[in-house]
Amino acid sequence: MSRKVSMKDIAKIAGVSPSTVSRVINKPSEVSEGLRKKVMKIIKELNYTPNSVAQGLRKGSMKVIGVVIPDITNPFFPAIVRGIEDFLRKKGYSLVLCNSDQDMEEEKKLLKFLYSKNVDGVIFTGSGEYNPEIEIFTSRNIPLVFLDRIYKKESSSYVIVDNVDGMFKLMTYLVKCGYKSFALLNGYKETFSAKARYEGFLKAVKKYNIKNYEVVFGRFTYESGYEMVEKLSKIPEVLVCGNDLIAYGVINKIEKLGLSIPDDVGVTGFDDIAFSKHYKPSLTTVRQPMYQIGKKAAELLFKMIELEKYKPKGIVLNPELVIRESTKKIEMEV
Amino acid sequence: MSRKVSMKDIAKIAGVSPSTVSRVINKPSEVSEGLRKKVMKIIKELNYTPNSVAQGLRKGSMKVIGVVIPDITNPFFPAIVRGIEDFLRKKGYSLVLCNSDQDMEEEKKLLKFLYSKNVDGVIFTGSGEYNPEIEIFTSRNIPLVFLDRIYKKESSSYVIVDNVDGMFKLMTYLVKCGYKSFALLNGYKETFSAKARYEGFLKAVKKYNIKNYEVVFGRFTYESGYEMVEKLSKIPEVLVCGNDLIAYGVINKIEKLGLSIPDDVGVTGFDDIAFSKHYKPSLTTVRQPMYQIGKKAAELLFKMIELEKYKPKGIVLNPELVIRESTKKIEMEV
DNA sequence: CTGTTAGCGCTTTCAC
DNA sequence: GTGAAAGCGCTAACAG
Repeated sequence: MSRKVSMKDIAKIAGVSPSTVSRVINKPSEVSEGLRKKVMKIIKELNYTPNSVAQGLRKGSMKVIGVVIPDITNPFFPAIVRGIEDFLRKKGYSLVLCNSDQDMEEEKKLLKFLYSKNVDGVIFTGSGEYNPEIEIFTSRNIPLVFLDRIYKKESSSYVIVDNVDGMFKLMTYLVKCGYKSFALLNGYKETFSAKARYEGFLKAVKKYNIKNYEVVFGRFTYESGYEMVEKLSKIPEVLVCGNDLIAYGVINKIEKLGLSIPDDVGVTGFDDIAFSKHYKPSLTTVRQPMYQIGKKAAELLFKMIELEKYKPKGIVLNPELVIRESTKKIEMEV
Repeated sequence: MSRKVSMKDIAKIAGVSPSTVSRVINKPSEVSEGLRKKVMKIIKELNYTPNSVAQGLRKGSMKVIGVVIPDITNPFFPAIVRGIEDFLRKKGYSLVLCNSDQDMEEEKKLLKFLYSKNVDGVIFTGSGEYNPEIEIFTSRNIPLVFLDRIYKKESSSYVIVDNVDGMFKLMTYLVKCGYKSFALLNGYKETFSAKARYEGFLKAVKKYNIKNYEVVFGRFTYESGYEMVEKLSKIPEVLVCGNDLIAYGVINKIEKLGLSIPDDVGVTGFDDIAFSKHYKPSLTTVRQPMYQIGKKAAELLFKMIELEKYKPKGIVLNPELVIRESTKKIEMEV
């Protein structure tokens, strides 16, 4: 219908100055009860809400944060985003979601876009490589927290999960199960996650003196899992997958080969996305606390924004081993 | 480090007035080439970007749209959100994501929140019931498009999928397969989707004169699917599920009962979420074009925002029958 | 306690 | 083609 009602309108009707209206809203204790009630009444009647853009301009903050992730369609991210939103909305912030598809150019555009939108901070999950555009934020002291990725180059804030340890725990378990030959079917090798999981794998290989193993890199998808099996020189006793999606593809391929899981071969995943407990067989995997990742990142960012001179901080979350049907039961320890 | 550089700064350095800088950015053709180049050079050097909050205040638009969905964690929504974002970002809009958990009170809060944030429009997927708070937008001519839901009460814009027809198509197929006894295992009955799918089911029951059927309502979850099977007076030849999640639960329960799919009983889903083609058995279902839903909604909203006096419009998308392994092959037609 | 004033950074008349 | 000035709606000194 008409123009939105402004503070001036309220002031005029109430017969007070705009600043009084502003005070009623922001510092009610500094206004006499009489005026306060009168003004509040009119505010309610007209269903007035302050124009947050004007507030934003004045205060230098729109209470908006940017979230850059590779792809919300990747089952790893929805819960993270939910964790971020749940925390930040309570604090009055809104969250602008951006999908980068792990593309460096797109990431740069997005970062510029968010910068021009004057966000108060950003939560960033980038591709493997360092994105120099990040400095438009850091150089101007706009808080940024890295999610699920670190760049040594920055002495910055981040929230990650200890992938190396997660993979190592899993391998330790598999060794105890009695598996003797292994294959790691991993995601894209330039990727932070793939590297860490590979490292955890190698650590176990060394520690447990595993002689019989093979490693192949592909992508973090179902299809890639399916294909990677074909690249193996031989099917080992257990197929350790870079993530759950890969594991699903591997399971399908393995069964198509006439092998049965876990009787003939074991398969494991990484992430524990929602479906893994319902898959058939249900998947032995390493759970990443996605919701927590998001929540912690939001919390961290919030502190950086609101607390003057809050020091950057790194948070490392612990993954958890989840044992289900896709691997054989642990052998009796001797 | 320091304060963000402003238009004034550029103007001073270039030795021109702020309005000229503004023109260089917004209406370059109205500025002489000499000045334009000079100003552009400085803009580049200082990596200047206009403060969009100030622009927003001045122009009365922040180029932001709000998206309210029940839960990004529900596999139905990520692709929709992606469709929205891909379209709208290209147009310079950013998208504020809000999860309502289908809770009426939360929805109201969110709507108020978005209103106070001065969004240019909103895409709204609500619970089943009409939310009166919606009128804060409609009454002020702020564009709103309903997604996956309509309320007769509004002569508004919406994008929906013809669920009734989708279910009817599926039933038609199942009848052709030779199935004689049916059960509909549906989601929460107050829900727009559950109602429509129920309607399509009944339509088929009538049309094909199905005598032997049963209907039970639960929730749209795996667990609910699992439980609903137990509520059946007897296991029919085919279990028609309200969505894919329910179907997964049903499949698990059915197999636990020692029945085999599709040999002993058929199971179908609705939605065709990403996993359904990889599930075992892969799921016969009705595909909703999620990405398209989002894209169309974004397109519609965009037109409503930018085209003066664009008329509200309803878009109905067609679902597609997807035949896979969870139902038996069609019988030879006589 | 309340009002007046200035100004956040930008765009847009309106003069020249 | 360019500059001066006003103002979007709000908040924060500063007076009184």
